[in-house]
Amino acid sequence: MENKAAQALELWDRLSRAYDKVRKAQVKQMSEEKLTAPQFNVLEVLEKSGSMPLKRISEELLVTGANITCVVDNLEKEDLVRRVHSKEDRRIIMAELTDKGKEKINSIYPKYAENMTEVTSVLTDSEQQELTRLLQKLNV
Amino acid sequence: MENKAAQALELWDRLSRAYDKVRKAQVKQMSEEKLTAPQFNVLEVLEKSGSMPLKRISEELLVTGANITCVVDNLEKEDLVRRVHSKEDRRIIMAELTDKGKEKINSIYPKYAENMTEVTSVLTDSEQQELTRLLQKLNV
DNA sequence: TTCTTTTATTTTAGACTGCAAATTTCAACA
DNA sequence: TGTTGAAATTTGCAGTCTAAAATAAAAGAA
Repeated sequence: MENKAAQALELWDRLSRAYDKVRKAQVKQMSEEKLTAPQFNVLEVLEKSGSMPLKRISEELLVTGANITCVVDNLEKEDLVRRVHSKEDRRIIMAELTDKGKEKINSIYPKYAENMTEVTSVLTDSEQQELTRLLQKLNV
Repeated sequence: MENKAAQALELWDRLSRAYDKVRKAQVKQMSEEKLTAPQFNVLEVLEKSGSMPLKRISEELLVTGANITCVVDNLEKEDLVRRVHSKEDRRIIMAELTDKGKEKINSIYPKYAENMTEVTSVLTDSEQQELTRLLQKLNV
């Protein structure tokens, strides 16, 4: 028991620190682009999957709807995203990228992918695959 | 290139989601105890390593000093932690657990360890070891 | 000693986060 | 039809987080 718990806590500590390291690499690049990480995440998901209801964004990003309201407010101030009322269901508000928003995410993305690739490059290909597999299993 | 980047982004996505899952398990327990996760983290490090300067807490937890000022403020309001000026260097402020703080962290910890053990129990022992190793390598 | 630089902490402003309550709209049903 | 209940969003509040500026003390140099 003692042993299992110690191992679990050790794992959680490593997981936190690894997450923190990658997160900070992301935050660093984004701050150079005058974006926050959550703002980037919203732009990313809109670019990848197209316009979608705020509700669905919050589900994709595992945060609350209230949170997305706030992040989209700030993206709207910067004219990177637009709110559009759904015509089928007037309760639903869609977020869609503006032209400026599309330009922004597309100009940032290559370097972002490069940065992430660099961070993970301390692991071999097969180690990355194994790590991905284990993290996925942990998440089920 | 394309391939490596896709793998890195996949890894980052899995890492985020796994981190999020464990984090939420932690937050859930702590909210039942009327604590936030950062508050618990401060109590934990003080219990494990004894009284220490705010500066060192911020280093252990990988956050800024300003942040620790705020979290310790809230812990002090709850009488779980006390600020004590260092006599050698008057710039330094030590945080130490109050009796109430010691009692709190010690009463919470067993169940916390149990929860973390349960979360990681979807992985076998050797998988946990391998995952810990890979995360540590990623963090170097 | 006196001046400068460094270090520890605090303060402030702004963004993110969750929760709970309020609002608006839709859907179902008597 | 009218009511009731559910869903999507917003609002308000508290806590967290950072960066930058301010304060205070220590350390080192002239």
